[in-house]
Amino acid sequence: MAKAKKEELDLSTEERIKEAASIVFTKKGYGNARTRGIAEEAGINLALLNYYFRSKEKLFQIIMAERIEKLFGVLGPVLNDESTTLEEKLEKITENYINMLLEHPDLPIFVLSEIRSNPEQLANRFQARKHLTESVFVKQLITRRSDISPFHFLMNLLGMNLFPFVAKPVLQPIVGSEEAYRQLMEQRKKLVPAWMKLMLDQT
Amino acid sequence: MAKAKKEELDLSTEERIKEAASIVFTKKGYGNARTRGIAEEAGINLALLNYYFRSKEKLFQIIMAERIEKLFGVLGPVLNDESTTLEEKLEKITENYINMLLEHPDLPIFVLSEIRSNPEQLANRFQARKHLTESVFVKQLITRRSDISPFHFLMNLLGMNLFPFVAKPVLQPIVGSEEAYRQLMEQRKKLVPAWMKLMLDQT
DNA sequence: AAAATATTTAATCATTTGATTAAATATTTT
DNA sequence: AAAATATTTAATCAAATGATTAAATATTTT
Repeated sequence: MAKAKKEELDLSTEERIKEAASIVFTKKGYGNARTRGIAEEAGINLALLNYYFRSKEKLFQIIMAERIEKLFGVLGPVLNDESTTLEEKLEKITENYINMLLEHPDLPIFVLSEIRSNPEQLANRFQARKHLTESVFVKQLITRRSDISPFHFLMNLLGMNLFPFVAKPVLQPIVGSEEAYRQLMEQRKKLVPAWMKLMLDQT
Repeated sequence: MAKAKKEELDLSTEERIKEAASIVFTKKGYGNARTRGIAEEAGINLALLNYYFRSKEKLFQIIMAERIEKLFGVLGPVLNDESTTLEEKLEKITENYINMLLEHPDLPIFVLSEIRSNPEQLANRFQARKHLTESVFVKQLITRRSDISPFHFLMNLLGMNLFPFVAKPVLQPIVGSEEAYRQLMEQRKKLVPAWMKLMLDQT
């Protein structure tokens, strides 16, 4: 066996294909992505892509799982941190999301639009409801405001953090330059938690 | 000439193709949509689709223009209504959006994801910034709160209204049934304007 | 070094898919 | 009714595209 070599290449060729696939899938979506385009982006042969990943579909599944984790993996640890207050969680989530999305602006639209056209894969999210409702975050929230639905609260938090990136192709030309848009996002790191706190303290 | 006939069929065959195209494009996106699928959905022959619309691309452009108008056309008249207060505008926009999106839940994700993979078409939005900054809405806003950026305010309003639909494929399984989700959206007709007013009255 | 295994490529296949063509049918106009 | 025009279809084309194959090259193991 060519173990050492293989391991090394797992971090070069195979990883390069995944990197390329991530770029092309994210930019074009599954349907508009071309395996030849991915191969070219990775600087390798088309056959090699199939050699490593068997098919476009399989490669996509792998990339998709990673992207979903990247988009929602942020939440779990923060939501269940016993050592932070509700306010600190709002600040942390916002900070994490905006930093991450400034790096990967089209991640949300990619994940959400692919899930829309292939909703089956979501079956495994059965326990998401349970995990959420039993989270420290939700407990803290209903202790503070038993009258506010955690779903609404979470929709608002995610909406204010993710939506500006989801709608960036539309909003950025309105706002102006790329840089102006980035500055708005930077401002939102402080603003979003402040707005969320208003809802929390609403009388 | 077969004028009367033609007019009549403009409202049946041609319109049926557009209806089918709208359904298929919206559900699958341009890349995953098949002209044969659209033809089948419309109950007509593939050649007929090309006879009426020349190509998939042309048909798509027509549908896309209609969908964009549907998604953002709501805003203009309300934002420029001299006879309503800022609060009333928030209520009206929210009411309009939620009603429309309950009918067409995957409209936002479709439009936004297609624009992302084809941002050129957005060049015509040059004046959107001007129209927005000169709107009655923005004037009212800066009169009331010169310290709040209209962009942030609009992002929040749109985010709270559109995001729950953009993220529906992810959030609805968490919330529970389709009906439960619809009820949450109904509640938001009152809640979103209330939250927006909090920002407006923030001290 | 030789054998075994892993990696990479060029060439090719089969299917899908958007589009066209030529002919048939329907409708309108004269 | 006849001619003109519009609508519809079946059959087919050409290009794009995902996938495979067989052979060549590189690497690791013995």
